[in-house]
Amino acid sequence: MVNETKKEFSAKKNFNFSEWYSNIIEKAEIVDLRLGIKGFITIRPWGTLIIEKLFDMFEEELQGKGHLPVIMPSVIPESNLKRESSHIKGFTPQVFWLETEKGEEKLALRPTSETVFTPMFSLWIRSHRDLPLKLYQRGSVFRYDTKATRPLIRGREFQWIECHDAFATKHDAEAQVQEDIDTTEKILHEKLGIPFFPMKRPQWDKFAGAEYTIGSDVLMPDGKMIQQPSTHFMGQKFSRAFDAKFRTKDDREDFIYTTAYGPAMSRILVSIISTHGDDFGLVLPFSVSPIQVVIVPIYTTKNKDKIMKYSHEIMEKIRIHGINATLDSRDIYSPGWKFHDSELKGIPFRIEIGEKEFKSKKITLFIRDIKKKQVISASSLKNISKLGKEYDERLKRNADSFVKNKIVDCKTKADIKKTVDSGKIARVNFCSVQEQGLHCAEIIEKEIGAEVRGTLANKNEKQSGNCAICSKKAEAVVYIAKSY
RNA sequence: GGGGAUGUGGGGUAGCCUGGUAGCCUUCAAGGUUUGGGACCUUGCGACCCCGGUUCAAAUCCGGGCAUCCCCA
Repeated sequence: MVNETKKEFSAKKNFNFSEWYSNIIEKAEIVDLRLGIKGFITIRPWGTLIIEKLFDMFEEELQGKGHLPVIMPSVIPESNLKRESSHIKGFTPQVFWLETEKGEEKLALRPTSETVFTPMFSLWIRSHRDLPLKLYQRGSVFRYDTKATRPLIRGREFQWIECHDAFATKHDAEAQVQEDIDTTEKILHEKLGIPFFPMKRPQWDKFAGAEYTIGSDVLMPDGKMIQQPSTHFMGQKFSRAFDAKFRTKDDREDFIYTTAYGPAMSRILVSIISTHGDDFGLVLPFSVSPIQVVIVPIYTTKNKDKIMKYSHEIMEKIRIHGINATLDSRDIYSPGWKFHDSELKGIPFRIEIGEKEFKSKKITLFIRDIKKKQVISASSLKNISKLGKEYDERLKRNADSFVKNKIVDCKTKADIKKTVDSGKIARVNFCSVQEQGLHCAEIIEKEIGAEVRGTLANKNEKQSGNCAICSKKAEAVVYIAKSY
């Protein structure tokens, strides 16, 4: 008999990524789309638990680097939003406005919070001794996106952390931008095994109100880039708009320098799913999986009590090492059902305990990413942390090898098209990443369907020759790819 | 921004062209037997996206809306 549940999740990741992705986020109980509000989704417990872990990771890292949490209003008065001209110009089309009573000022649901943080900075900061001031908040922001929305990838509401930092000098602020990139490296790449390219965006693609923006681009399995945490150097643009001044060491008055950093948890979840997942379901890194080890008891009506008791003991033995182990005691499901379920949900390790294991005092350990079972002695359970580290290393290595050799030097429009169509990234000599380069960028968008993502932020690459599009003298080496 | 497709019990679908009894698989509920890779039997509950139009009669035809998916820019 055809099992429909099985059939539903039959899309192949490397064959039809879109279908695979749409399928897996629902089947693995990450999201539920049925509420039917464009751009807004329900994130189910399994997805929410992962997102919570991501928040924890970031908050721990940020606090370790001197950030403190705050809770700011979810609404922004119209006059605040309009203070910085390029900011409001960029965000106006995507603001959700709230109805207010006559006579009260119009309010926007925050699309981002520079325009409430900066006025508070002006109140909190009087002297260079108050600096740096590094704050963050976790929460949702709202953007009335008119383009097609996609669950977790592009929504009208998304969950993120926004850091807003204030400094006494340009130098300090720019050091913060580098620190933000390091934070992304530490969490996204080192902990979650997701390689990224830090790209300094062209001027026409920077954050509205920033002097420059560095976005972390992650390559998806279908060859499209998705932007992960971005960090913005605002210079004194917002502080001038909000009159946020301080007294310098040498007794001058100056405007503070600000930066913003915004990792979106819901979007990072996309990269976890798409980077590590396979045709059997999710593959969650050990570091982020809400359940790290699931124990599946295998019993008959006769030995149930004995097996359950033994399974409990094993669970406790694992838990004392600080590992999140759970016993799947749901009686309504057969062991086979539980096996499939744990694989679909991406739980790194599964321990199977039945009569065999009870007698031999050994346990059967299933490892999700390589889909292999091994029999180990019950006493070696203390090594699970180590196995978890190795597991995460393996995920990272595989992800790294996926992006290896994906960058191709291109000299002509045809070269670029061929490269991006094959799911790779084109490295190109380009006329300019200032506004005057926009024309060539538009040609790339219209004729190739790809985007100039920017210049590599962590490497000073020397351009040579002429722009691949307009043949004027090249002023930058840019990376071009398809994108979400 | 442009184009295409779709919307039927909780999930997956048939029926739509050619208007007239909503079929199947699964889930769910109850009871029983089971439990080493999605267990089985019996009984039962549950649906035509919304608004309007045409018609004796609309899941089916027409118009509008909402939502979802895909492709292209």
